[in-house]
Formats: sequence, structure tokens, C-alpha cells
Amino acid sequence: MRRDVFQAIADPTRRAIITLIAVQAMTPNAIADNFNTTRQAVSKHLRILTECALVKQEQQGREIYYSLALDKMKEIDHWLEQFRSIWENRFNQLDQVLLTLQKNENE
Amino acid sequence: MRRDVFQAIADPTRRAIITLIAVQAMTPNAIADNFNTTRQAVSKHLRILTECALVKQEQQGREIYYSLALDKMKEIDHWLEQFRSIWENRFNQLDQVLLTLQKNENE
DNA sequence: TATATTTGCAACCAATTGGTTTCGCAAATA
DNA sequence: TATTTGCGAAACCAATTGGTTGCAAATATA
Repeated sequence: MRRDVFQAIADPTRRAIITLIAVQAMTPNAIADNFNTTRQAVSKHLRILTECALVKQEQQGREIYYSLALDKMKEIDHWLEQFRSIWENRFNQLDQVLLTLQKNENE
Repeated sequence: MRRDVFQAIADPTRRAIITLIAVQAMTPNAIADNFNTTRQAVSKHLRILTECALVKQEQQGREIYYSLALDKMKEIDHWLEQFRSIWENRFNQLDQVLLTLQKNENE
């Protein structure tokens, strides 16, 4: 059962969980209260998120607090990097076109 | 059958296709040549990518050229925005802590 | 015109998914 | 000690997934 970050964020509930615990660590029950699902379903999502290291857990008595591993989120950011450079290049090319047009207009 | 960008990029083959056609438009057969799958499998992936508007097609005779809709990729970038602000804040808070420590050391 | 190529689409299949219910364990509380 | 609470894990289920094969339509080529 291989997990990766992209598969983890594919599910909308999981994305909502991520947003929720990004601000502050929460227990599975507390997370479930925010959705229309059972604790068990949330627990399953948390397992998937844990398996791909998107989430950290901290035990406190019988409660387990889950929080987001922000650095892991940067993996997605890193993947986008390649396209960012492309779309910036496209804009630069467009800039060139516009500059040339402008130049021709002034002549 | 609802599609969204996050589900589209969940599949590794689909991510590879995206990277491939980001540089230049390609036909399904040409794309399939780069992978260990059949043309039909690629075609199915392209359908999914088209359904969520991640991909544009341009017919040329009997060939169809697929290219990446770069602006749609920005949707993912936009979702990451919220976390980017959090991790920048965390760094700022860390900076504050370091500054305070430094200040106390100097006293 | 007959044939080959490029493609999308439907039918089908095994594997995976997100969800539920049920269970057992450990920690808190009566 | 007995009960409640918080949790993960297993068993199960319907729906979806990624993949296959087979077909028909349209374009190109002989």
C-alpha cells in the first residue's frame, strides 16, 4: 500500500482535515466534529495522512493530537516549481511580443 | 462523475503526462510512446485531464494535439497559498524567538 | 475505391477507495 | 473496582479506479 502526498490530497475531506489542523493540533474526535462523518472515518483519513508523513501525532494521555507537517506540504510546492518557471517564461515571451509591437508603433 | 484538479494529479502516470505536455503539445500516440501503457489507457487519462480542464486539445487533421492548461495548474498553487502564509508566519515567530534569545544573551 | 492510421468510446475486469459496524485496548473517572 | 471515554484496527460493503479488449468514425494514403 504505497502512499504519496498527491494521493493524500486528492480527497476533499482529507484536504479539509489538513486545513483544519494546519492552524492547531486536534484530536480525531475534535476533527470529526467539524465534518459529517464518524470518528472512525476520520481516523482512516488520518492514517493515510500519517503514512505519507503529511501529519504528525503527539500522544497526551489517552488523547492523540494530530498536526500538519508543513514541510511535507512543500513537496507539492516543489512539484509545481517546474510549471511556475514555464508560465513565467510564457509571460516573458508575451512581454517580448508586446514590447516589439510597442516599438513598431513608435516608429 | 465529478472531477477536480487534485484528483487528476493523484495518479503518477497523469502527473508524468502533465509534465510531458507542459513543454509542447503532443498526440495520444506520441504520449503513449513515453510510457509502459497502451494508447487507450493514455486516452482515458487524457479524458480525465480534459474533464477537469487541465488539458486543452487542438485537432489537426486526424491527429489531436494535447497541451497543458497552465492557468488551471495555478489552482493548486492557490490552494497552497494558505499554508505558505502559515509556514512563513512560523518562521517569523521563530525569528522572534531567536531575536529574544540573542537579546537576553547580550544583557 | 480499398486500405491503413489515429482516435474516442463502451463494455468489461481486478484492485482500490471511502465509508460503516464491530471489536479490543488503554487511560480517565465514578 | 467498574464504567466511561478516546483511540486504532479488522471485517465488510458499495462505488470508483486504472487498466484491458473490441469497436466505429474520421482522415490519410495506395
